[in-house]
Order: sequence, then structure tokens, then C-alpha cells
Amino acid sequence: MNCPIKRWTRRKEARPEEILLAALSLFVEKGYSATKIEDIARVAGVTRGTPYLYFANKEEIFKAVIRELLLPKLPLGGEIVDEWQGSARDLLCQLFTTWWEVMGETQLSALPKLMIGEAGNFPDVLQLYHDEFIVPGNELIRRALAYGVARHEFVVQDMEYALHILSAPIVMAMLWQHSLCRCSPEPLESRRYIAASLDILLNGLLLRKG
Amino acid sequence: MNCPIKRWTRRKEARPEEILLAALSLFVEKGYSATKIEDIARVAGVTRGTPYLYFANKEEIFKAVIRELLLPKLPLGGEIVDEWQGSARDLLCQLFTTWWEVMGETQLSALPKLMIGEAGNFPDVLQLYHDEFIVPGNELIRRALAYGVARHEFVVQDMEYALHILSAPIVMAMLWQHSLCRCSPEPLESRRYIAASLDILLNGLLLRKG
Amino acid sequence: MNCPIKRWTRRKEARPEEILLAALSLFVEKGYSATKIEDIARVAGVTRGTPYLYFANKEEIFKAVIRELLLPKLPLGGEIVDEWQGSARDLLCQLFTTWWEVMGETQLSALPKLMIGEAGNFPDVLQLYHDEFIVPGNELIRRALAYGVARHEFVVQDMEYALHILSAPIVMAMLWQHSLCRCSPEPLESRRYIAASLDILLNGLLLRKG
Amino acid sequence: MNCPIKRWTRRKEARPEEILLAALSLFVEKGYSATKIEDIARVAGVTRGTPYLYFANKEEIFKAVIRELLLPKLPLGGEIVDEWQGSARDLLCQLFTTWWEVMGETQLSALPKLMIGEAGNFPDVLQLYHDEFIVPGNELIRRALAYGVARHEFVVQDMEYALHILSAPIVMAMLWQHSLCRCSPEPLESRRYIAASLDILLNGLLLRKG
DNA sequence: TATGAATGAGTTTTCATTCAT
DNA sequence: GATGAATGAAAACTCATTCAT
Repeated sequence: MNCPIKRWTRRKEARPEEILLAALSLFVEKGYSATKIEDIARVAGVTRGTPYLYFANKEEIFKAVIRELLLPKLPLGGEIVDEWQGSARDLLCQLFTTWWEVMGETQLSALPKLMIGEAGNFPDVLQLYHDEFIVPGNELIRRALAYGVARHEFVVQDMEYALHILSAPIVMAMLWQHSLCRCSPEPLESRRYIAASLDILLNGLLLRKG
Repeated sequence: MNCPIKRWTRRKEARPEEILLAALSLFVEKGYSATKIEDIARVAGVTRGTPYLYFANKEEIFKAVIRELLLPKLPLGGEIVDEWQGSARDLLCQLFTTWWEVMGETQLSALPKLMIGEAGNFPDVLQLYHDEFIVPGNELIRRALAYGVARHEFVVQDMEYALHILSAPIVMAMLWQHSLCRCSPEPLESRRYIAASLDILLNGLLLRKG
Repeated sequence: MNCPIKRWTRRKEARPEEILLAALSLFVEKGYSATKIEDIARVAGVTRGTPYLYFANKEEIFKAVIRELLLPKLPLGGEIVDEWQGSARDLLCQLFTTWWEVMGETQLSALPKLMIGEAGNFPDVLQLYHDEFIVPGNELIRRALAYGVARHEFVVQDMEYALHILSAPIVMAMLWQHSLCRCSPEPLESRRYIAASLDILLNGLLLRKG
Repeated sequence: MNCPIKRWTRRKEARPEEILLAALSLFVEKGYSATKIEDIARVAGVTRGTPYLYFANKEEIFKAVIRELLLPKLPLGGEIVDEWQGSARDLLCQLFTTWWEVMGETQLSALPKLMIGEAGNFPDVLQLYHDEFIVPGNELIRRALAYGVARHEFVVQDMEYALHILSAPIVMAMLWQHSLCRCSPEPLESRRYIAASLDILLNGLLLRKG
């Protein structure tokens, strides 16, 4: 208002993030390859050349989207596990719910799709995602499982693979939302889906006779 | 030129499948968009124009790969479910194992990746895959679950979503093999992975007391 | 009917002309470049390779259309002029009418369009048309004019250019029918057009008495 | 590379016309279809992609040539007719002469050839030429004729067709220059041709006194 | 810092022509 | 003679990136 100069300064600092947000929303909509730099620029409110002032090339924008928009979400999961006091069952439930709220319900949910679909041609991007997101994310789940085992709540036969199996339903839901859901009339009800996932993963299909 | 092999070979019968196999193996390696028709031709041992004698365009090759190479595998699952006499648990085990042998261990395992990653830009392809593969495939799992429920082996709270949750680990494994596995040193041991999946899905994580 | 062998033989001899007729009708419809050899073959009831048994290449087909279908019409005009006994005015009228009937009303009327539009890239074709059709055709008109001049019916200031000017309306009508008429709702009424042309041209040619 | 001329010259204002002039001169030389975008670019002194900054595609270049280079010439004829005070005979003579100077003697004289020869495959282009050039152009001639009729100089039996017949010789001359003249040794002497045309046409139009 | 005009490599598709059958 | 499968050259158009302003 009374300080237009400052607002300009703020804009300058905000440029890179504006570009990344524009990039993410276009990657979500059309995929990485099909997104033109010019589109990103237009959505970000700048012109063709400006993204190159902040990022060396298109691939660096891809990496920056991961680094700046996705990775900052990881500590949330860390805090939950670090400070948990209750049952392991509830911890898993809380982790999944937070995961969904922070990633599944936002545009970030498109990133797994992008990694699977296009990052194969950009090994550096895939490596970044793997090293900085998948590995630490798996570590969170590992700790939650270990917590449950230590409390004699959980039985885990094969810890290494359990990680992938547990995360599979959530990841699949994110993938689904950005691909095959276009073919199905009814959308995925995410709360119900998470509940069903936890039920099967925790209790299994077999009738418990007891 | 310096190539002693006959260049004018007529192989009308064999050509289409040769082209589709070449296409599949390149799609697996580089994805659909990154695969050039010329590459497909070369791998198939023909020249640029030949694929167009059998397929109208690149997208039709994509569809044909699904139709000719993937869909013929579906009846295998159907027969297993139709004729099953034993426990539902073993049926599910058998289904997963066959699914993995027929699809997971072959190049066809790349198709889910292609659908998720690229078919968004080719709605017809996605629709074909959805209508002719996903829907009938889900139907198989639904029947296996219903069989288990009828025999009082299984408890299924939410049949509709259970389908997706059950198939998620297998699908994820296929996706993994064609994307992130490039970043991990150790490969997926598929038998062990399937066993771990069945264990968790059937028994759940929770310690069964009693 | 009762002599199938003979019919086969006849067909063989007829092949080249069948191909030329097919070619002409496609050239009329879509132009020379846009006409595919395969289309010609299909319309002629043969397959892709057959035209090459009779003609060295596509351009030779073009030339043959002129040579075999157009040039044989020229003698008709020659006979008219040779044997004419009446007025020069009626001779011109007769020439124009015959010209229109033999060429303007048939598919041959597309040839001027083809020459103007596409033969520029095929100098041999253009040369053939010029040497074998334009020049002899002009000669006919020249003789008709000279006949009129000799009878003191016509006054021709500039014989050389008069030839072109006289033929312009008829040629334009043929061109019109194969190009701009697609944009006009009302078609050209050819009889009326010829009458109007002769009226304008003749009343300028006739010696003024009085 | 070895080219000392600056390669990065920005000439936003001048580019479109440079491209259109290059296009016209190549269309004149080789026709529309046979002209490659790359040729146009080279002649215009730019590279492959530049024409696409100003025109959506090749057909739009074709339309722009008509719109930007041909249509601006029409008002010249309009002014002549509007302000005419003298004899109708002289008016027609003036119209024809101007027409020839502005179009016949320039590269624009190739446009009728392009329309007749190739625009059949590009209906929009033909429609544009018809609606914006042929129709208004015919209107000019119609007004000149009406002027002559009103002054009792001309007798016009069939006004509608007279338009086409009158313009035929001029149009034919333009067509000739870009097609068959390549086959004739002697070029068309345009002044002489126009004089001969007017002589034939006018002496037919003039009211006969006597 | 920002602009946006210009660059130029890259790919699908068509089709005249060839030749093994 | 006839077939039709196979060849391979050719061209419009896109878009990431550069750089003069």
C-alpha cells in the first residue's frame, strides 16, 4: 500500500517460487514433456526468457519443484513419528492421514505419476526423488513399524518389503487420481479409501476366529 | 549396401507381430513418446514406411500392443477362478502368482507404467486399457473375494475399494521395476515380494492373539 | 458371355486406356500432384504396380492422357475449317460450339487448369501440350480468321494476338468450371456464355457497313 | 559460422512483409505446394522457425499474401471509376491499363495462376480470393459498363456474362505469362496485347451508328 | 532484471517407385 | 502379365534455448 517499492522487492524474491508453482500446476495438468516453458512463464506472469534467469533449463525446474515444494513436507511425518506416544495402529493411521492431506489432496500428488511416467528419461530427477523423498519416506514407515513390533502390536515377517506393500495403496490412489480416474465415472472417496486400506493392512482378509 | 541380407523380404503374416514386439520392447525401454517410429522399424527389421502398412499411426500401434499382446492373457485368470475348488486363500495366491508370471516377469509389466505416465495424452488408449483390461481384471479379483466370503474364509468390509487395495502391491511392483528400480542397487525379488504381499493382505499387521 | 477368353484379351489391350481414363477423372477431381498412383490403379480396377507395366512413371501417365485422350479431338476442328463453305461468322460459331462440346463439356476441360496449375513443374508435359495442342489449335483459329478476312467479313488488326483474345473466353470458362465455380452459387450456363462471347467478339470483328 | 552478417537481428516490424514478399516470389516461381517453408525463410533472410512467429501455417501465409499484397490494390480501380468524367471507352481503357500496371506487370500476376491451379486444395484461400478480389473486381467492371450504357456508348446484351468475357483476355495474359510462355520463344508484348484486346472488345461494345 | 524475437534440431507421415512372388 | 509388400526420400511444424535490446 504505502510501500510500493517494497512490494516490488518482494516480487523479485518471490519469482522463483511463482515459477515453480506454475510449473507444478502445468505438470499436473499435462505432464512434464507436454508442458512448454512458455506456458509456465505465462502462468507465472512473466515472459519466455525469465525462467532461464532462475533455472538453467527445463529439467532444473523439474528438480526444483521436487526440492522446493515436495521435500519441505517430509519433516511433518518425522515429527509425528518422533513424538508419538500412543498405539502403533493409531500412528500408522495418523501417518497415512497426514500423508494424504499434505500430498494426496494437493497438486503434489501428481509427482509420483510424473516420476513413473517421464522421469525415466531424466535420470537425475529420478535419483533426486528417490534419494531425498522415497528413501527418507520409507524410513518413516520403517520406524513406525518397528515401533509397533517393539510394542508387540505388529508382526512383520519381511520388514524390507513390507515398506513397499504398506505404501502401495496410498501411492496407487495418487496415481489413480491422475490417470485412470479419467475413465471411471465415480471418483475416489479418499477418506473411505484410506479407511479400507488401513483395515486390510492391519487386519488382513482372513476371518479371525477367536 | 554392404548388407548381404536380402532387403526385399515379404513376410506379410509375420510383420504385424514383429512390429508390435519391437514397439513393446522400445516402449519398455524409453517410453511411448520417446520411441520413434523409425526405431520401431529398425528393431523390427524393416524400414520407416513399413509400420504404416499395418497400422494407421503411432497411437494405433500403442493400442495394438494392448489388444494383441496384453488382452490375450486375461482368459488365463478367468480359467483359474472359474474352475477353482480349494481354499480362497490359495486361489488368491494362485491368481497373484499367475499374474506375475504372465505379466510381471515379462515386458508387459511396462504397460501399467505407460498407461499412468503417458496415456493421459492419448485418451483412447487409456480408455481401451481401462475398459478391456482393468475392468475385467478387477472382476476376477472381485469373484475371488466373493468366493472367499461365501466360504467364510474372508471378511471384506468394502468390496469396491478392496479390489484396488489388493492389486496395489502387484501393480506397484511392476511400476517399480520400470522406474525407481533404476535408482536402487538391489533388485526386487519377486517371489519374496509376492509372499510378503499375500502375508500382509491375508493376515494383516496386527498380532493375532488367541 | 460365351467367349470369356476373348474378353480377357480385350481387357489386356484395353488396360492402358482404362488407366488413362481413371487418371483423367482423378486429375479432374483432385489435380495431378494430389492424385496418387494407387488411386488411379484402384479406379482402373488394377493394383499398385500395374500402371508401371504400361507407363514409365506418373509424369508419363500425364503425357499419355494428353496424347491419347486430348490430341485425337483436334482433327474434328480441322475438318470443320477445311470443308467450310458458309459465312466466317458461322464458322467461328461452329468452331466454338464444337470446341465446347468436345472439350468444355467433358473431363478434358480440366486439362487447361492442370497445365496452368501444375505443369510448370513438369516442363515436358507443358511442352507437349503447347506443341501438340495449343499451336495446332491456334492454327485452326488463324485459318478461320483468315477465311473471314478473305471474304471481307472480318477486320483483324493484329492477327497474332487476336488468336489468344478470341480463345480467352472459352478457355476461361473451362478454367472457371474447375476452380472458382466452387465459390459461386450459380453455375455457368455454357450455351448462354458462348452466345454472349460470340456476340461481343463478333460484333467487334465484323466489317462495319454503312 | 563463416557468415559475418549478424545472425540475431530483431526486425519485428519488417519481418511479416519480408516473409510475404519472399513467399510471393517463390510461389510465382514454383507454385504454392512446391514451395517449402524453408525456402521462404531463406529468401526472407531468416530461419525455419521464424515464419511461424508471424503466421500460423503455410496456408495462412498464402492468405496473407492475398490480403496484404493484392487486396490493397483494389481501391485504385475504385477511384478511377468513381471519379471518371470522360468517355466510357476511355474509362475501360484506363481500367485495363491500370490493372495491368498494378498487377499484370508485377509478381501479383501469378495469383490467378495459383488460384486456378492449387487453391482447389485450399478452399479457404479460394474463397478469400473470390469474395475479396473477384467479386469487388467484377463490380468495378460492371460499373464501368453501366456507365457506358447510361451514356449510350455501350450496348450490353448479357451484363452478367459480359463481365467474365471482358476480363478474360487480361486474366489469360497473366496466366500465360506464368505458364505457357515458357514454351514460346517470343514473349507477350503487353501494351500491344492490351490494345488488341480493347480493339476487339470495344468495337463489339460500341453502339453502331449508321 | 526482464523481454520476446530468432534460432535450428528433431519426428511423424505420405507416396512414387521397386521387385520378389 | 499382375500383384502388393517393402522401400526411403521429403517436408511441415514444434519448442527448448539464446541473446540483442
